Amino acid sequence: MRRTRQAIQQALIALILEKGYDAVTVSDIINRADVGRSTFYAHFTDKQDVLFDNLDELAAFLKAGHAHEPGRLFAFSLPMFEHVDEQRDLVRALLGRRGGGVVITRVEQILAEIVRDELLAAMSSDTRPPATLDLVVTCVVGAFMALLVQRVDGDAPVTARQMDALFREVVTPGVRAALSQK
Amino acid sequence: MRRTRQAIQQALIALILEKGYDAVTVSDIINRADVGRSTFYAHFTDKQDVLFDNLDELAAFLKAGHAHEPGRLFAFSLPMFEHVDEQRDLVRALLGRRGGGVVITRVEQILAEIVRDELLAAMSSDTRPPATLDLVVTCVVGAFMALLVQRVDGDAPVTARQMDALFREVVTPGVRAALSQK
Amino acid sequence: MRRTRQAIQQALIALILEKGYDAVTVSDIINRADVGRSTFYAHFTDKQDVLFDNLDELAAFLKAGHAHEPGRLFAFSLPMFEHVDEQRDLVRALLGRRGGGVVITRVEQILAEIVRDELLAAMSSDTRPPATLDLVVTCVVGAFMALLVQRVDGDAPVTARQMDALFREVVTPGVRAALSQK
Amino acid sequence: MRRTRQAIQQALIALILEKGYDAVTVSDIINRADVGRSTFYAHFTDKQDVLFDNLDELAAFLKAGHAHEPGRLFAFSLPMFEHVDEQRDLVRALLGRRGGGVVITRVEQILAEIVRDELLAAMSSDTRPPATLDLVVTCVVGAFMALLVQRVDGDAPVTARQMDALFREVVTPGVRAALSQK
DNA sequence: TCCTAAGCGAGACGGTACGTCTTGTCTTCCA
DNA sequence: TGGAAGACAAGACGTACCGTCTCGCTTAGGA
Repeated sequence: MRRTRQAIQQALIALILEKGYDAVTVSDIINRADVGRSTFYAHFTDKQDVLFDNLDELAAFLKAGHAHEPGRLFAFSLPMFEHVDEQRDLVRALLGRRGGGVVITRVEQILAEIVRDELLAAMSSDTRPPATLDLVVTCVVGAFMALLVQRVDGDAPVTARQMDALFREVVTPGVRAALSQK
Repeated sequence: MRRTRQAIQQALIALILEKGYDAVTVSDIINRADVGRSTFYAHFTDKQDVLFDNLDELAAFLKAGHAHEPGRLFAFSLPMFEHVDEQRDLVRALLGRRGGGVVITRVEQILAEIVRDELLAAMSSDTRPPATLDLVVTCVVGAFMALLVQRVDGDAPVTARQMDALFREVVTPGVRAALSQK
Repeated sequence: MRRTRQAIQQALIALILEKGYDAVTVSDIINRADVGRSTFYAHFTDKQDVLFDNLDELAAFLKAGHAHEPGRLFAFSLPMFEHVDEQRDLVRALLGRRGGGVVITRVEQILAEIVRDELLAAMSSDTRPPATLDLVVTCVVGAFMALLVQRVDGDAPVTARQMDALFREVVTPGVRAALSQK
Repeated sequence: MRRTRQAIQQALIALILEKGYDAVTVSDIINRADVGRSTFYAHFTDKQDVLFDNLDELAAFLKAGHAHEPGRLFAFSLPMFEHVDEQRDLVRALLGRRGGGVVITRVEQILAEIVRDELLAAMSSDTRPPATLDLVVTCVVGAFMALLVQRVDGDAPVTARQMDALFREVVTPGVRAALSQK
């Protein structure tokens, strides 16, 4: 029964990597996983449901990873880049060009939360959060996700460390400026 | 004949705003536009094809808008924010949450080109483009698109000018640093 | 275990009366009888198998009922009509419009045997059975079953006695003629 | 469009003869008829619907055939027996053991109408129809259908003429008696 | 003025996927 | 260790769309 769920999830991952999320049909999954149609619908409501289930693992990783090192913003960045290198297939299936856009949105939400918390923590306590905080968060997450997707999809010309360094280099100064000025 | 194309395009826009891109069927469009099925396929290959046709107008606007004011990076930003305020419905249908993700990808490509050109132009001629230039571009476009989508979808808490200012404030310092340092 | 069989049978009867034979599923029966799926298949091979099991009771009644009163053909008729009045629900479930046609066929076989024996007994010993005997039997059984089904399904406008009388009145003369003439 | 309907109907007939009504699936039919699934459901609601459509031809034949020859009851009988000999395959598919029971019911209704009209016409005008007329009709139709089904399914030991003669011989005397007596 | 050709609506059609449902087997677990 | 519970593979069902196609109907424009 656990067996079945896993077989289905792995089948989906494999198929997404082969044909892209949209092109994968439930019948494809069923055949690949060697599972009856009703069994599929007994465990998942949808193709998308299978995807989201996979996502939970990723989500847990994200939440866990951000041990606040004070003074160092965006701690999640490096672990994240490294993670996608390890779990390349899974992550590419979920986030990549061939994956359904849906997952990206969810990951963005999760990241947005994390970033927001970091920024609030990083501000000196006497400064009150500016009205535009959420917009700054959006910027940061947007930039990060863009890098992440590119890394996952294309050939990765640089190491995870370098990518992290670049991300931080580009984003940090502006963010500090935007937050402190008010 | 021009009539027909327009009717179809407008029908799609309206329907996307009502039900979201994915939920719109070709039959919906046909009925709304009061057009025969074969007529539809005589003009467009696809639902997506109709979308992309609409997109060309947007693309033209983007390319046109970036009169390089030397010393001022990301000139496209303000016009773009203002544009989406004017053409709100159209842009929301194309880029927003309810729109198909496809358009976003295309717009990102267009923007990436523009940004890349700007950055190259902005660098002093004696510095050669760093290997990571494309990653910087990705960052910038990612941040910008994230803001844009948020503006289009949600309630816009700030004016287009403010949004432009914020974008430039957050992104510019880091970009300059990243480019000059090498 | 006897428990189980009975529960299943009663569940089937009840369900047939509610929804008609065809609409009843094995799952329905299982749920109603509060029995596991494998248990069901341990006792019966089929939905139809349950039906036939129930049928044996009826078959016994039929066989028993034909105390040959010499000179009086079709003795089974009156008891049968009376029986269906008493066991209306059960019989309707089995034979009626909502029941599966299968049972009718079996009952016809049983009746055919009985009728055949009666006719042979009724013929004077010096006449040998005509080749068409079986066709005559078919006629008689067909007419009787038609009446029975109508009684069971519809509103019964006449008493069991009257129905019996009519059946015998319509069928007997022709049968005697057909048998004696050869 | 007429083409399509016919192809479907013929496919069903052929398949019923091969595998029996119940075993035929809609997919079987559409494969055999070389027709799309949606096309099937555009024309018919059901497997059964196809059957009933075929039935209308038979119904027309039945209605047409009963040229009232006064004084000769049950004129439909001989033509009917002959018809099933000619159209053996079709009729067996519809009425026989392998056909769904549904058709039988409809044929019975049609025959019942015809028989009822004949009997009313045959009665001397001064006798009013007895209350039990419908029951007599039921008897006659039951007997006839029983013969018909047997002829269609099994090996036919006698000719159509003989079968007709037997039917009339068995049924007529009793019917006359039942009708005149009141 | 007529006639022909293009643009179109209507919608039939073959195909494919969906999510639901039922069946009969097979495994697992409890008494 | 034998039987109850229920997970499972198989596959049919009826629905929804898709993209292709064949019809006639307008409606111009050129002969």
